[in-house]
Amino acid sequence: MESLKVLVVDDEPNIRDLLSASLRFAGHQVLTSPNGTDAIAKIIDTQPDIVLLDVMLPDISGFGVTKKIRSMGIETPILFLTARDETEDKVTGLTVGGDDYVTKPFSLDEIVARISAIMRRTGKDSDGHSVIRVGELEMNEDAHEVTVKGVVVELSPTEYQLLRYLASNPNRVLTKAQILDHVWEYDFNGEMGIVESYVSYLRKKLDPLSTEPLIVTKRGVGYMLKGPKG
Amino acid sequence: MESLKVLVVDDEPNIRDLLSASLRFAGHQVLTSPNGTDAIAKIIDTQPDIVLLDVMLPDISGFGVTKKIRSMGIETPILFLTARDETEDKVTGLTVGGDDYVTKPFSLDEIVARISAIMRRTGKDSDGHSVIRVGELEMNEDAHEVTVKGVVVELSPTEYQLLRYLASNPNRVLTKAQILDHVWEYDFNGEMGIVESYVSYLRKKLDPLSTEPLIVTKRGVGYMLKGPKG
DNA sequence: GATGATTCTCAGGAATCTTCCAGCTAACTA
DNA sequence: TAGTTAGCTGGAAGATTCCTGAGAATCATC
Repeated sequence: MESLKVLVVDDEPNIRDLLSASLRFAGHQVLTSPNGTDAIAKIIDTQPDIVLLDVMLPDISGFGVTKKIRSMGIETPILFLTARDETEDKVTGLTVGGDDYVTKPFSLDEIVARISAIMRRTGKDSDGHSVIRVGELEMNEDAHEVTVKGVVVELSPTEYQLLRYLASNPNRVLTKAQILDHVWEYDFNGEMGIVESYVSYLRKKLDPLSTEPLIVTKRGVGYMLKGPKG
Repeated sequence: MESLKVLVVDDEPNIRDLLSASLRFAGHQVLTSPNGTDAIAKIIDTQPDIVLLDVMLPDISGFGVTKKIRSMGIETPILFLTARDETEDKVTGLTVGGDDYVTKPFSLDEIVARISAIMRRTGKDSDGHSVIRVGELEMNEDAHEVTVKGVVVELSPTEYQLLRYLASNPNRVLTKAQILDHVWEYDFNGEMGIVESYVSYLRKKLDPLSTEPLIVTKRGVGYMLKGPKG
């Protein structure tokens, strides 16, 4: 995906920093805003490609911001950030058009994936490929379907996210800390042993189908998904 | 369906936004108007392919708008938006030619389907495919008839709409939130459990006739209608 | 008004997923 | 080689998600 101009709207500085750092690293240009009023001004002023918009803001709610800018004819797609408990009743109307939402606490990989999905659907992404391919491995993002040599592999949600993160960075060692930070929710306070567990799960499901081990361990460093020629 | 020029006429900004976002996302060009006078001007001026026209408007009623433009020889098809309690006799009398009407609150999928139907009837749609086919499943939009392997299946209205939404997006996971937003009326504020119930109903009716399960559950993500070859 | 279809909610139970732990194996080092 | 450390994996508790039957409420039809 090419570089996007992203506006992050959230009143918690921690969340803003977290998202900013992550999105900048993903190659995007990031603007931030702490409240609804400022967000509306920035949207009009800078015309971002996508807005990450917290629903609970100190002044105007995320819905209010949406109404305001939509009434001005601005069609920028929005990715709503909502708490899990306000999801149930207020979710109606959120996924209209190209919009989408994620619940807090989210994982960074989830955010990046959703942005890609929205850009793909709204057709603003030039290289809109919804399939990640690394050697014999194939991940269809639309169908959430994983195949090795054409054989379908059933994965749990966390297994899927872990594999997606690895497959997005083939032939590159990722530390357990990095993996934890990207794949698990930002308020997860467990140990890194869980990464080992999930790598084990993935291997058990993937390796029987592939000609050579896909995930290699770099002892003392981390894990790496092996791609072709590399 | 190819891109259409749609004029949305409603005094409630929320409804206009909802329809705008949804129709734009469906690939149409959308114009909006908050009242009858402005609507007449825009119809004459821009010559839309279809008009979504609220019956209750602050100045001139939807009927008034219709009479006015028809008297000027403009034959643009109209999809009326009416409240449920407004007498249906009044409406049916006016849905001459290619016109039609839906009652508020409507579901977005309903609107898109009606537009397709009108365009098909008025012959302005070139690739007017009124049959959705996904593997063994066939949905005839004109006859509202569903068959699996040629065997007719009786579905309730909601079951039909859910299946149509799924069948319109084969091999693509749809979240319960997306399904709620598209299939259920926009003011529905129930839980997502109802989607589970209706998926269950559909499976009970469809699966006995098909060779393999049509609707697959992607745990933690949503549902997907499985089509031929990934 | 009665009957039946349809919509929606709810709750129990089944299936799956997440997480942690502990014992084990493999790899490195002194 | 023996000791130490990092990584692997089976098991199990607990949580989550999904399925489905039952029933209340509503709507349509006769």
